[in-house]
Amino acid sequence: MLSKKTKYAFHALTYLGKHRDQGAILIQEISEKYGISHKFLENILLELKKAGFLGSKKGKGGGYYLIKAPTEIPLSKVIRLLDGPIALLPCVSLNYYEPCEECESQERCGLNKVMIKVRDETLKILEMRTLQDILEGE
Amino acid sequence: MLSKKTKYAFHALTYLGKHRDQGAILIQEISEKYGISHKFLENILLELKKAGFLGSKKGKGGGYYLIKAPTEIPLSKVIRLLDGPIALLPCVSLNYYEPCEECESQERCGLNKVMIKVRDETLKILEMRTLQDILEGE
DNA sequence: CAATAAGTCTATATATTTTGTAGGTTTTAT
DNA sequence: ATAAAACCTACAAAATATATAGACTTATTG
Repeated sequence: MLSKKTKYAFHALTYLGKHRDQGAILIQEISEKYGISHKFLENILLELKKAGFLGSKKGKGGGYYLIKAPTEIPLSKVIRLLDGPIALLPCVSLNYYEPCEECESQERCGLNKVMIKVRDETLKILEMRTLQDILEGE
Repeated sequence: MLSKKTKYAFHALTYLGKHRDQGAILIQEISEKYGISHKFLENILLELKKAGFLGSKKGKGGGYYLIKAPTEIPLSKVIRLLDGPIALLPCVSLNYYEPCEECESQERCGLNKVMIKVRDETLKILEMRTLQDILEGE
């Protein structure tokens, strides 16, 4: 399951995507719309900004806005940013790899092999779908 | 990511699958092999038994053994048993459904629609692969 | 039939992660 | 100058995952 953080990130991105023509959007506007704590959402938006999805403007009249096209924001990137690995085991993670302590040999581990396949097929799905797909469903 | 519980469950199932012809296997044998706490593994094996994957025998000479063919144990069932939902959001879970509090209408939620598609494609993968696939990779 | 070996069960303790909060700092428009 | 808004760091609370304890039941064997 996705964490709330990631779910909220998707909500925020969706909202900003829908209102791309309206300039900077207040954190508060989004937090009220979805009933998310202002402060919690603040952290999330900041992460999305640092990752290059959002821009922001400080001071009066400030707020956040999308700086990437919705087609350029795959679900996989958002999930990895806020939740971490997509793979089901650390030993098959591309971005957060860690060997299993209990494993003598990764090469001779059937679980490892299956999970690599699961990872590859899952990634295909999550890399192919983007914020654009979410927006089209609203 | 899978919990350790689920990973350990896969290890145990794999071990029992490899030693199907050797009758009942001790918890201790498996826990030593993979460096899993005896008591922790105990709980896991009990759950697998209650779910109908394993049988057991008490007393001296007792232990656990597979009572299903490895082809009849899809990864999806093991994951659901020990980790819960496979879906990325509660509002698209088939087995653990819960509506989102922040959502006015699930029908008009783009996130919901995308996640249903992701769920369906993920499930295809996890339902199709079984313990047999793990065993073949060892 | 006593001793021992093993699984069963329920409850609790510990560790880790997730979720949420506090409060000050910086920037910008008016 | 003031107020509005994002930025930043640290911490607190809650939830979940991991691990442990100890008594109970069942089966084997000498």
